[in-house]
Amino acid sequence: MTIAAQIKIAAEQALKSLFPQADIQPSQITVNQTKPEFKGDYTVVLFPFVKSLRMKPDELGKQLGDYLVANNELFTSYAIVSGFLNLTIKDSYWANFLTATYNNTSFGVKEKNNKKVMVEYSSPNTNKPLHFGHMRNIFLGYAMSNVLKTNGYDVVKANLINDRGIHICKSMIAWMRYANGATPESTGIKGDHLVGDYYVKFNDIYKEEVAKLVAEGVAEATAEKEAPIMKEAQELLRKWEAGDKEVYSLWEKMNGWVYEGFDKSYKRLGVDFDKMYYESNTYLLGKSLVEEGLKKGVLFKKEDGSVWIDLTADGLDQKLLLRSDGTSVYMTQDLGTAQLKYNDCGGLEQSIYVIADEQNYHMQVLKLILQKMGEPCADGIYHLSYGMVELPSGRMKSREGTVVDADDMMDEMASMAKQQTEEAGKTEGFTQEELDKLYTTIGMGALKFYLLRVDPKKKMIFNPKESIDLHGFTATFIQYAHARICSILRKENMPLVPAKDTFASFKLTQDITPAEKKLAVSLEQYPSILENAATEYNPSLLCNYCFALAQQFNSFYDEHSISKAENEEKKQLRLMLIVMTAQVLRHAMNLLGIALPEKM
RNA sequence: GGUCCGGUAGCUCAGUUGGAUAGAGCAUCAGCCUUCUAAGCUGAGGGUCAUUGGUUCGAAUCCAAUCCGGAUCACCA
Repeated sequence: MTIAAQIKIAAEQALKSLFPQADIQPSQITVNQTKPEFKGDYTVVLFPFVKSLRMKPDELGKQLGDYLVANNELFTSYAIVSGFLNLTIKDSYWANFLTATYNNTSFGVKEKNNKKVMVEYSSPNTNKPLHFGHMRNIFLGYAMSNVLKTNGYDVVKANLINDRGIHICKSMIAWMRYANGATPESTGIKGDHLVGDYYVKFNDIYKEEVAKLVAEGVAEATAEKEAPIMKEAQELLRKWEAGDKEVYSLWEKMNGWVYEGFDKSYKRLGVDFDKMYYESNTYLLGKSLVEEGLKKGVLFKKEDGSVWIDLTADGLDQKLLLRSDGTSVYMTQDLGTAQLKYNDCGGLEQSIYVIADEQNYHMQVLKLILQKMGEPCADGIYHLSYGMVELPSGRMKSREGTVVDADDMMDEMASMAKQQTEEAGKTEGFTQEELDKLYTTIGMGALKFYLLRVDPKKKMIFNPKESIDLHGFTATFIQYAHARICSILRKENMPLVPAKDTFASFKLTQDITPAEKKLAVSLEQYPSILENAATEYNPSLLCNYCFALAQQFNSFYDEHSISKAENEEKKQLRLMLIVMTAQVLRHAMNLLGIALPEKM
């Protein structure tokens, strides 16, 4: 149990025993970390009880403080400052904590809870390469999957690939018209980029054709519908849906190129999936669900044959589920896919969708419809909604080529890491191979951290002209702290994870210094941070935590020598502290997909 | 117009069920490498927490209204 939870229980027990007549609710007891300007480690807020107990805060604090110090081994002393009871925890508590957990590589990891969770993330369209916005989605989904795993869940990482529809037909038609059979092999262009180039080409031609029609006196709206290349794309889609062999094989070929490209990108990004869904397989799903919904009376049919659900009572609108010609819409297939996912896994405790906030309404409706239909998959649906990544000029538009490409960005980050490492003169003692690996580690770390450190639901603006920083609140800062620790351990001939009995002779006889204690206190909080990250679906909590921990380490490092500590006891204590700091940093950052080098 | 989300230092962001004098990073300025990695540390300046009212011992946090920004409300995906 965390120290904060122990204090809460102790305070509750103390209040109940001091004031048996009073009605003390656990929810009234707040335990916070004591502000640095005051003496103490943890604070109990006294105000909630002064009224019912008819006591002044100071008087209550004195009784409670006396009781706690007398009856509980955790506390050595207390101080009351304007209504706050500041408790000081015994040094031996922190020492015991360290000796018990310094080499526990699964500190904070919960036991399996036998609950299955699916996390769907990435879910790209197959008409263009991945861009900066996708990376936010991908890192979030991957990190969230890991966070849930450490919290005991059995996690299935899923990717729903939007491989069909008008968008891919646009790339196909442009390729047919202008590519002269160009392939990734013949051009040396990565498959997803090649297909993306023709998507851009389509839009260029489309614009030209519309402009030409408008110049000929056609109304703009009509021109947009009548542009030959658009009509060809639509014709291609019809043929695809009719199962035209030629169209189908071109579609397979071009999608294949894209998948090869995606695979490379995913590998570089360091993410993977347990299950792939393809819309070409799922887009007809959901119709039977709609039939059922009609029978149950949850849905209704309009005169023209279209099927709807009325959500006006829930403050929403009417939503179409089947067109009047009986064909399905996006929502229809999503209903089916939700059910498919659930059945595939033999039931799901939660089904998490990592999707941008532009689809908040869609996801709300999806869940609501399934709930109204009484589908078992409904209640577990959770939309992990994140804000879009925008440029200073506004949203990225792949049609207009203003996107920041994922592959380019990764290259740039690595070269920035290279440049700054060389400038700092830190390349000595590395082979070229090690250096290249280091640049990747630093560059990818900075990129991932940059996208994960912000609360997911907030939109973020990325200015490509201002490069991503490698100083301050960054992965580099944390990596550096880790490398420093590793450097000390190397000099001490100590492995990163020392054996259980390494500090068997340790015995606490001296006071723990403030800098030492700060580290211990932060380390002790890791499990609860990990838990919060899961319950709040927010990996950025781990970024904040790791940065604060690294910061505390740096101050500690500046203030105290480890190798040349005042005496053997201090040396052992500090070694335990830094071993565990490195261990926790590695663990947390690994969940975010960020590696920490041992040397940099 | 309806619904949802956001508004905190010049910029980018924290702020855990309401708790102490609202915190980091970047940028600016001033210090710190004969000592375990200075990608670091210490310090300074910088705030009407969008506005107004309410709830109470106490509000950046909860409620209401208003202002600003964004998303969304298709027989599109």
